[in-house]
Amino acid sequence: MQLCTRARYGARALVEFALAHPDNTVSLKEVAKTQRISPKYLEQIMRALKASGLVKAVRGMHGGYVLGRPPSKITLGEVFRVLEGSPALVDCVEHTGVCPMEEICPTRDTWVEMTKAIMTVLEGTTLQDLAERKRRKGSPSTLIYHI
Amino acid sequence: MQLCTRARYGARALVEFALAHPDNTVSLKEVAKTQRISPKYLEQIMRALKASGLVKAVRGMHGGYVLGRPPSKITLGEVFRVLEGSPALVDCVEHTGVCPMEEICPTRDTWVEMTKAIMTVLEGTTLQDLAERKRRKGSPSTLIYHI
DNA sequence: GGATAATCCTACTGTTCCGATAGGAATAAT
DNA sequence: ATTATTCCTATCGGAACAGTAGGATTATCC
Repeated sequence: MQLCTRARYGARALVEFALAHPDNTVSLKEVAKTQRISPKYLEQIMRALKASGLVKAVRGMHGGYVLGRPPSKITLGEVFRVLEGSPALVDCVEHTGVCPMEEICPTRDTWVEMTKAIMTVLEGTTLQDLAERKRRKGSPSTLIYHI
Repeated sequence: MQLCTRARYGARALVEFALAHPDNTVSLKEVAKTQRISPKYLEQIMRALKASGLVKAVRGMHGGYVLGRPPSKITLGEVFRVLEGSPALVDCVEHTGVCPMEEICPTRDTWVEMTKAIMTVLEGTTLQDLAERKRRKGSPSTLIYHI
């Protein structure tokens, strides 16, 4: 049960755009380089993000991407829904009526619980939070030496 | 990000053994039938469970499986670890040193948080809990008509 | 207006993992 | 001896994952 790279890469990329928000566009190439992601693969991910409106694209030279909304208004939950589809850990969690044993299944309740636990974390984390984390961690010297 | 069938089937099967505990053995065939799982596939799952000691096998006619411990002492966390391996949602959560960007990665903290959220649910659920849930749900008539 | 640097788009591909199947060997009760 | 069970190794089809290929379009800069 691993998180697929699609959503993870997407999240990492979006942090870069959050850091540049609202003044600068960042090109796919730059993000691919700093985040060490295959540019062509990231391209697909960005396309999905653009289609959902989470980012806007600026074409042509000196183009790139910009967040479609302030980073404080974008949760990881939304990012995952765009890049991974349903966050349900088992089909029966979301689509009731699929499993004939649904009503009497004692394990389903636990799968629901787990899914909710994950979603709580994802919905509770915004790009703003991640960007701030990165600012703090990214340059530890400012924290360590300025005591 | 779906839960694989291996762990889910295993959990559902183990509930059957929990219900029979401690007096009766249950055969793989019976479980496969009542839980609608491919017998041959369930066989592999049971083998893994046996190797881990979670169940004991009784060979020969009228054989089957029995829980290796009281159901109250077996958590779903343990079941998942046996059947799915590491519960970490991303490799970097468990194996530190794999990712060169580990220290400054703002997303890793969230993957850790999500993994912990899942594990809390899994560790907090025992086979006893599931068995009781099933007893309650399995025969709703006893609850509905005895008001 | 041509070179350049970016996004856009469709398709393809190799690999791995998932879920399941096949066919029999060993064991024990009847 | 028969039967019902667990045990074991190997195999397989398909789907999903992660990434690649190659070019079309758009806008800036000189």
